[in-house]
Amino acid sequence: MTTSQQERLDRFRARQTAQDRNLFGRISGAALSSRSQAKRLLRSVGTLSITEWRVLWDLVEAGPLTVTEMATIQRTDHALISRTIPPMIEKGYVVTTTGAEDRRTSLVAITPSGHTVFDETSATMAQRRTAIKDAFTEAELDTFLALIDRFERIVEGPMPAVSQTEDVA
Amino acid sequence: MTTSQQERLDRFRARQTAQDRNLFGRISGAALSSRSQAKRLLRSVGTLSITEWRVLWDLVEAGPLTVTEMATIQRTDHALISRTIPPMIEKGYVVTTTGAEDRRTSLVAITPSGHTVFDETSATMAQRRTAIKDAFTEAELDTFLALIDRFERIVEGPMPAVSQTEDVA
DNA sequence: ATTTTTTACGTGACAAGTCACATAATTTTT
DNA sequence: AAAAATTATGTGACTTGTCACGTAAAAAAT
Repeated sequence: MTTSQQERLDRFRARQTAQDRNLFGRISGAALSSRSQAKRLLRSVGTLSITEWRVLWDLVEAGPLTVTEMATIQRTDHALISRTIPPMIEKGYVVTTTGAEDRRTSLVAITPSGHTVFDETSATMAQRRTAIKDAFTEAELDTFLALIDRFERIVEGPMPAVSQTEDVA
Repeated sequence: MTTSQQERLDRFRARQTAQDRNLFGRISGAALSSRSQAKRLLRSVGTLSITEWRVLWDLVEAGPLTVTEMATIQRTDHALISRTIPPMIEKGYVVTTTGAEDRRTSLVAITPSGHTVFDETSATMAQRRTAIKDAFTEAELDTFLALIDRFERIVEGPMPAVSQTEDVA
C-alpha cells in the first residue's frame, strides 16, 4: 500500500470519526437501523409492514382514530397513513366510517381479523420495547427525551436561529 | 360533543402522551423532521438533493472515497450511494476511477463544478450545524451520543437480548 | 346569509432508503 | 495452483416517506 493510499484511508477514518459526533447523521442512522430491525422482526412473525403495524398498534391502544390523529401520534405524513388504509381494508384488518360530526374525517377501527394479525406480533414487539426499558433507567430516558426535544426544536422550523457567535465550517 | 366523542378524544390524547415516551417513535420523528428541514434548506440555496449533498460533503472533507466508504460514513445503504453517483457524473459534479489496487472499487472524486454547487450550500448548512452547537454543551453532546450509542446497540441486531424481567405489554 | 379561510384526506409524483441478487474481483483456504 | 469464500458495486423491485395539489367540509370573518 502506497503512502497516498494510506493517506486516503487516514482521511476516510478521520471523516468517519468526525461524523460520529454529527447529531444529524447519528440520529438518522439510529432511526434507519431501528426501522430495519422492526421490519425484519415483523417479517419474522407475520406479513404486516411497519406502517400497517403502527396503524394497528394505535387502534388497539386508543380505539378508533382518524387519519390525521394517527399521523400526529406517529409523527409522520398523513399521506402515508392515508395510503396504507385502503389495502388494510381489503385485507380485512380495519374498517372506516365517515365522522358523524365532521364528514371530512374518516374514523378507522380495527377488526377482529386485524386484532389477530396484530396479536401475532405482540410478543416480539413487546420484547423489543423491553430491551429498551432494560437498557435505560427512567432518569436516562428522561434525559434522552429532553435532548431529543431540544434537537427537534432546532429541526422543526424552516431555519434555526443562530447566535451571533456563529462560525462557518 | 357527545360523551363518547370526548372519550375518543381523551384516548387519542392519552395515546399521544404515551408515545411521547416511545424512543423508537421519537427518534424516528426527530430523524424525519431533520431530513425534511435539510431538504427545504437545500432547495432554498440550490438544486442538490440530500443524498447528492452528503456525497459532496464527504468528498470535500475527505477527498476521493469509494461507494462503500461513503455508505459507511453516512450510515446508509451502499445502493443509495451507488445510484446517486451516475446522475452526479452526468451533472459534472463528480468523476470516478476504478481503484488501482482493487479493481472492484470505484473512487469518487469531486470536480470544480461540484465544488461550486456545494459551496453554494455551505453557509446555510454550516448555520444549521451552528444551531446545534449553540443548543448543546460539549458535555450534553457527549451524553446524547452515549445514549444514541446504547440505543443503536439494541436496534442493530436481529433481536435484542432481554433480561428475565421482561414484561409483555 | 354569504364569503373567505382553514382543515381532513386522497392522490400524483417523486426522493430516500432497503433487501436481495448478480457479476467481477480479491482474499482465504485447501 | 485451484477452489471456495468474501467483498465492492450495480441493479431490480419494493417500502417508506414527503411535498404539493385538489375536493369536500367546516370554521371564521364579514
